[in-house]
Amino acid sequence: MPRAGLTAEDVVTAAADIADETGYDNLTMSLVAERLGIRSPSLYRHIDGLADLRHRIATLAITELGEATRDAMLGTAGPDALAAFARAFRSYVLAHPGRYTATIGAEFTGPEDPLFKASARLLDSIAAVLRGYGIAADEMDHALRAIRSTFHGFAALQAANGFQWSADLDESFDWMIHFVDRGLRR
Amino acid sequence: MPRAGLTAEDVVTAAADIADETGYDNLTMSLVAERLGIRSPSLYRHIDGLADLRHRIATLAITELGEATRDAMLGTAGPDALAAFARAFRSYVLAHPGRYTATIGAEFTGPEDPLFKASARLLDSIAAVLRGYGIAADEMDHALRAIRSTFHGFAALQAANGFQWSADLDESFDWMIHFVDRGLRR
DNA sequence: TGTAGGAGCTAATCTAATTAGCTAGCTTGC
DNA sequence: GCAAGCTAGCTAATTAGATTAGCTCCTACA
Repeated sequence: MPRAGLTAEDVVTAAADIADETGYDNLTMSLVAERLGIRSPSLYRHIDGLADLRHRIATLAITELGEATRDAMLGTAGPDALAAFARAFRSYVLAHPGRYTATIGAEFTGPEDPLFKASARLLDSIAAVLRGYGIAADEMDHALRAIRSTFHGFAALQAANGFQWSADLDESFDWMIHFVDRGLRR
Repeated sequence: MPRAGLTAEDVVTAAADIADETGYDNLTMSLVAERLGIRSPSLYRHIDGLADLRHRIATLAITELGEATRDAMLGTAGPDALAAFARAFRSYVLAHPGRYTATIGAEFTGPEDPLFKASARLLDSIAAVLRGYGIAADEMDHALRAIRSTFHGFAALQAANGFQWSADLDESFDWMIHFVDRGLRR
């Protein structure tokens, strides 16, 4: 029979799509194999098991998220850059809940880990926002963590269906952008 | 042989302790059973499977977290209440990373779900903080979500070892408390 | 056109959750 | 004090899923 001719990238993309469509927790090797038209043991020719696959999905997600926010922030500065970053971030998470969920528990294996580089690049975007607010260098790490926590928290709660109440989520998100804006001013 | 005489509560507590000690992802029915001195199928007399067990751990965690923050906030108001809430929240997560992790993906099954009630009680604590800042009623839901997102994000990232950089985490957390304080003022 | 490498396969193993059905320890009513 | 019923806990078996071993044969390249 003819070979499928797959690459590791194909496998990761298929897995990420499945995670987006059916939920990160429902991701199995069998489902990925089925979608690619092969048997699950064959996946091991391309990736190093489920843990590796999840790690790669996280890397893909952070990379894409970094690109999306970077694109959205082009030509903006100050509060506009903050809003652009925030909206792009949220759009990505809404469009790719499975990919984003993969990032929640992901840990770096070391400084050579592609996930590390992708994360650093995403943090660069946030740092650019912060410079627009004149955050001092010695506060930069703290501010980075605060911003990251805030948006990550919103995204994680939304991805987990954690918000149950009446008020509109889009409005809440806009409110939060202003909240962050006030928090960053002196 | 004599019976162990277990209750559902015993099972959940044992499981929560295991999650705290060895990591939420390493929680298995066998480990829980072993710690309780019974065989894993016997657990099903008390709980309804692993998914139910996880849900109950989340409920336990949110309940305990609600009590801890409530206690810490007693006799405080305004920015002091915010700081008291935040520090109690973080202490709990540091002491019980496994329990807290259980809450990250937990969803309510309905308004009768004990997790729902526990969450409502925790949100009450946050609402009390917000009233101290004079947040208008029509903004209350948005502000609640923003605060919750911020602290949840920090806790989730820390529980997942998501912060890798140099700066001290305690300092970052204090910085974030002030950041939130500024964000809540007008 | 021959061959080396590796993609994909089947078969088998292992771990973990879960279900079925049995046994016997407590509790309650007499 | 004792019999009956409830049910906690047990063993055995099933299922799903990840992973490993080892084979085959397609494909790229000399």
